[in-house]
This record gives sequence, structure tokens and C-alpha cells, in this order.
Amino acid sequence: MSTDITIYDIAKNFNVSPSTVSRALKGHKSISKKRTQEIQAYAREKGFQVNSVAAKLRTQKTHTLGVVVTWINQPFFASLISGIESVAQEHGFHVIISQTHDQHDLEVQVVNNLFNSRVDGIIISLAIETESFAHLEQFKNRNVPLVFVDRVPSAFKGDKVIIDNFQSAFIATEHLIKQGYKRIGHITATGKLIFKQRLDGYKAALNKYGLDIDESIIASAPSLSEENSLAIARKLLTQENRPDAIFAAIDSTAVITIQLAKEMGLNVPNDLGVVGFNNDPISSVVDPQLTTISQPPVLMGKIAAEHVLNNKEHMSEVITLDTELIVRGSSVRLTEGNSNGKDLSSKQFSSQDMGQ
Amino acid sequence: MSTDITIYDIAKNFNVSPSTVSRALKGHKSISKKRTQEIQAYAREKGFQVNSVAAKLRTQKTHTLGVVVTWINQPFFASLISGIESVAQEHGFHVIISQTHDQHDLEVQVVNNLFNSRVDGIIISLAIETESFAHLEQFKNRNVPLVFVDRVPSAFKGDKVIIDNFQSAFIATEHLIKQGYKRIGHITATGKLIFKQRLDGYKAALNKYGLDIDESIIASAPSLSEENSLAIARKLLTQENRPDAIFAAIDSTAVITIQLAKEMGLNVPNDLGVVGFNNDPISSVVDPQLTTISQPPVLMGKIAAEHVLNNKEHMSEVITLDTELIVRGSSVRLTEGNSNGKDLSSKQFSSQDMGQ
DNA sequence: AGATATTGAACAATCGATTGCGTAAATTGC
DNA sequence: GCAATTTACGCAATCGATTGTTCAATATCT
Repeated sequence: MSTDITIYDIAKNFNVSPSTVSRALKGHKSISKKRTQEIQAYAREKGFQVNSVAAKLRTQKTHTLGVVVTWINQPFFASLISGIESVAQEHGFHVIISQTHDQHDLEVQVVNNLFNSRVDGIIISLAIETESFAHLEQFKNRNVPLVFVDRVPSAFKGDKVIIDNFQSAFIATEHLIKQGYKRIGHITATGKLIFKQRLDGYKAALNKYGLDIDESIIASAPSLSEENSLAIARKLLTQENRPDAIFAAIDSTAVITIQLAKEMGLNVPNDLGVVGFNNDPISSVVDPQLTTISQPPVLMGKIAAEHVLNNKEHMSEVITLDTELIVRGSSVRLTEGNSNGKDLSSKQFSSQDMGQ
Repeated sequence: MSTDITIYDIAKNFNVSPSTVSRALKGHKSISKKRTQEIQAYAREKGFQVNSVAAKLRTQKTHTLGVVVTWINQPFFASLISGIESVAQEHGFHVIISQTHDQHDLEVQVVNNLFNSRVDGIIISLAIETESFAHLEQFKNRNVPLVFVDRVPSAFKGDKVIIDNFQSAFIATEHLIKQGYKRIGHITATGKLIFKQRLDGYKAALNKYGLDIDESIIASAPSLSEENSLAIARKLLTQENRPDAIFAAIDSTAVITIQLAKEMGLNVPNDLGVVGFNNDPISSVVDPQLTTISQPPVLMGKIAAEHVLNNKEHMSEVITLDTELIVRGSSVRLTEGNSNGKDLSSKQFSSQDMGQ
């Protein structure tokens, strides 16, 4: 139970003032080389480590980033955080993570806690589309950089790192149309802007190609949990005049749809085309592999972090990252005489070594 | 750019001392009801929030937990962290996350940073099995609770939350043996204790049932990245006298093995049985679904967090959580006349709502 | 040699909340 | 009515590092 050594202890040892020690330890030029060296040597020997809490109080800089997401253990957010943490670490910053579990009141609470902890920046993906931003305003007042990621507010100014959900959904839907699917359904979640945008992109594509928008094959739930996804997929696939393709707003729902279709004896992609969104790991594991929109979560995290850390002028900037349609077996109808879709399996290795 | 309001500002307003304000704000009984109420009301009105950095310095408690993992964006760790954060939040604690990217020197660095930040507890899954624990000793010296999770050191005392890797691997291997597989290979990683234990469990099962241990069908790499896994799987499956089953030390490797086998025209499970480890989301998505060992990462995180937070007496306690063999299609040979394995598909919903 | 410039380090305030101790005023007890 | 409590609050130190300012001791220059 050794008590920590402080600059005062070191100062006493050399009969100098704490200020001299503080300066010597960081190589300030106003301290002689001899003193600097002997103090640093002594500090190393005694295992001195600065008390960064004290330093934080004095300098009013915590070198800490707050990150707020709904669930850490969703692949997208896990990768986002991984990217943020990597960049933060390079800059000597810590990362505090909070989950909102998609509840607005929890979001308010954790955001306030981060505010009290004097984080030097905050990156947030909103829980719920809301009109109350009081908990976020305070950061602006204190001039703390605030960056929204993925689920951004429409009615609040600030830096945003996003993808073009409308355009991506448009491309995904267009792909299905070009593959010859005629009745393309959509499964989505309610209440969040990104899903609204994906829905709009889907509808725009149908419109462009003169296909009807049939509300009976568009279904949604407050959250796309496994249970909800399965229930919705079952409803769509078992109804009369069922869709011949599904564009799901997230991969997990698309995968569940594929699994259900196979269970029902439907062939994917011949009887049912499926496209997802995210390019989660599961998308290249399901059979047939899932056509999906790839967005770069690690990169989004890195960019968001860079942005928070380099926040010189706080103009509201919106950074839109490119997505990519990854075409795999689930949406490309097989030609005659080609009985498997393996030729379409697009193997992709992530740029990051995920080996355990 | 409003500057923050402090207890001194409030004190001035009421012509009382800061100590009175401080006490009033937390309802200390030595302050009269009237004062307490008016001060609290005023504080609320002015949007006062305690500067927790100052409080931390004074009280020497940061109410912060440090978490160190190799990669945040591995499903196991993402869930682990999610569990930790949930519990921490309930207790009013923050969680700082750091990644080591499996590098020992990075681990030393981030651990030291957490130490300097005066975290009130630390939960760590080691990067590399090592003999140097100086960076961890300091926590003991300062009496900071330290809990190891998953990848724990063999040569360092401390609380540990783990699963029985040996026993789990034994059960997994035994399952393959009982299914009638005769040449069971193993794919694993080198240099980490948990993998050594799984290897030992595998060998013990073979021994018990009188099967040879054939080093030519046991293969490993420093890390089980996708590239490495694929290379190893290919080597095993293409060699003469190839194994008729593979027990892979992690799910992602098992999935890659299944995909490769299918590409090679092998039927899983008839020509090749496969068992994985972790019960990652991909395991129930691959076709056939993967038999695997389920360990409870969210629960592990919660228990580790509870343990750190309630650290009364610091005796070294080892908590071993149960695992479960989840039998799915990849390891159960089909009976005649049963042309699909769907009857074996074991649908499982995680206890946590993962809907986006 | 005298004046000026430079070096090296001490002083003291500061960041904002917390808390042990002391004390005047108000209340209670007899 | 006076001592004994109790109530309500102020004082001042403290947590440990940082930093603007000051100042004495050398060093440099004409």
C-alpha cells in the first residue's frame, strides 16, 4: 500500500520547488540540463507518474473523448468505437464509452455525466430522433467539439459524419430492379431518420423505374430485433401476392429473411431476392451470401475522432462517406445450367486483422 | 461561450461559504432545510453541474473503470464491454476502453495511462501471455481492484473471470467423437493460454477414447485472421489422409473451414464435421449452422464489473462460468432419407435485444 | 569596470470541490 | 434563568500539478 510519489516529494529530495520539478519533468528549457537529468532519473527510479486528475483540473483539459452509442455490441458500433479509440490513443486521448440502450432518458443522463466529466469532445450516435437537444446544447456553450455519427439529428446543427442513406438505399433497390425483380418489399424500423431515408431511397428507385409503391409489402417495427424481424418477414412472405424480393434496412433482418425463406422451401435468389444494409460479418457467412451496402464503420470512427480532435473552427460540417453495393449471391438470379451461386461469392477480407 | 458556474458563484449569490453550498447540494443534514432548498433551486435554475474533475482530485475517487481488450470489434469483447458498461452505469461509474491490438508494448502503455488517470478499478484481457507484470503490479500496490477476464495470466495472482477452456474443448471434441468422426483435426492459435488449454482439452478427449493424436492434423498460427485461418484450413483439407472433422478454436475459423469445404465440394457434416468455439452471431448464420461452445460474454462482463465494484477483500478469486455445447447441423451426420439438416437448426435468440 | 542580457529557479496563485474542526446563535432542559 | 445541547454555518487546509511573474546570480558585451 505504497502511497504515490508526487512532485512535492521529488522537490523535497532535491531541495527545489515543485515548479522546478514540474518543468524539469517535461523538459522545459528554463531548467538547467543537469537538474533536468537528475530529476528525471530520480523520478524514473522512484516510479513517479503524474497524477493526471490534478493536471486535468489545473489545465482544464481532460484529454478524454466521450462516445455515446445505443449498443456497444452491435458490429457497426463496435467497429466505429474501435476506429475512434485507435485515433484517440495516437493523440494521447482516452475514450469513455456509454450506451443508451436506445432510450432517450438514458441518453440524457449519460451525456450529462460526460459533460460533468469535462470531456474534451464528444461523438454521439443518437438514441431516438427527438426535438429536445438541451443535453447537447451545453457542449456548444462550453465550446466542446461535438460530432454526430450515423444517426444524426435533422434539427440540430453540428458536425456530422454520415453516409448517404437515401442514395445507398436507392442503389440497393435499383440493383434488385435491374435483376428483374418486380415486387420488391422493404423491412425497416420506425422512428429514426436513417431508416426514413432508406425508405425514401427505396421508394424513389421504385418510382424511377415505374414500379408501384405497395404499402402492403412495406413493413416496419420500432426495433429490428430478431423476434420482430422474423415476425415481419414471415408476414410478408406468407401473405398472398408475396414480394419476390426484399430490401431489408439492416443485414441481420436480411439474414433472418433468407433463413426463413429457405425454411419455407423458397430458393434465394431465384424465388426471392434479398439485399441488406451494413455489410456486417454475417452477410458474407449466410448462404447464399448477402448482397448488401457496405459502409465503413472503422473509417467513420477514425474520421469522427480526427474531427473532434482537430476542431479548429467549429463550423457545422457534414462529411458524407462513400458506400458501396457489394453484390453477392442473394440477389442475382441463377442462369440455366448453373446450379449453384458459388461463382458469385465475393470473398472480402476486412482491412483490419480481426484474428483473436 | 458561457463560463461554467461553480459553487463559489452560488456561494456569492447567497452570501454563504462554498462549503455550505457544497453541503447543501448533496443534502447534508447540517444545513437548514430552507438554505438547502433555495440553494438547490438556484443551482438548478442556473444549470450548475459539479466539476467532477475537481471532486475527483479532492476525494481521490474517479468513479471510473478501465477496460483493456485486444480488439473492441470482436463480438466477444464487444459483448463483454457492453456488460461491463451496463453494470458500471448503474453504479454511477464511467468506463474507459483501451485496445492493445494484441501488442504487449501497447498494453503496457495503455495500462500505464489508465493508472495515471487514477481509475478505481481495471478489467483486463491480456494481449500476450507474458512474464512481465510490472504494469499490473502497480495497481496492487495502490490497492486498485484488478480483474482478469477471458485471457488471464497463469503466473499472476488476482481475481479472474473465466470459462473452463480445457473442459469445454474436451466436450466439443467428445461430441465429435460420439458422432463417429475418427480423424479429428484442430486449428488453433499459438502463444495464448486459452488456446493452449483448448488444445489440451482436445487432446485429452482423443486420449480418453483411444484415438491417436496426429500432429499432422493439428495446425496453428500466431493469430487466426481470416487469411491465416483459410490457409490452415486449406492445408488440412487438401492433404492426403485429410481429417474427417475439425474442431476450430474460434468460430470465425470454423466458419471459414465450412465455407472452404463447401467450395471443395465436401458435404458438411457428412464428409466433414465442424465445431467452433464462442457462439458468435455468425455461428447460427452459416449453413449448416455451426455446432459451438457458447460462453456468456455479457454475463462475464457484468460479473467482472460487479467484482471490481464490490471489491471488499482482495483475495484472489477465480470465477469459472459455465459454457454450453450448442449442437447444430455442422457436426451431426445426416441419417438416410433425411436430405436436409434443417431439423437440427437450433434457433436461439440472445437474451439481449440487439435490434438497431 | 560598468551596463546589459541571459540563465535558472523560487513564489504564489490557481483549478473547484470537499471536509475536519471550530464557534456563534438558537434551542432545550431543569 | 442559566447551563447544556443542538443547529447552522464559516474557516482554512487539502488534493497535485501548472504557470505567469519576479528575482538573484552569472554571462556577455562595449
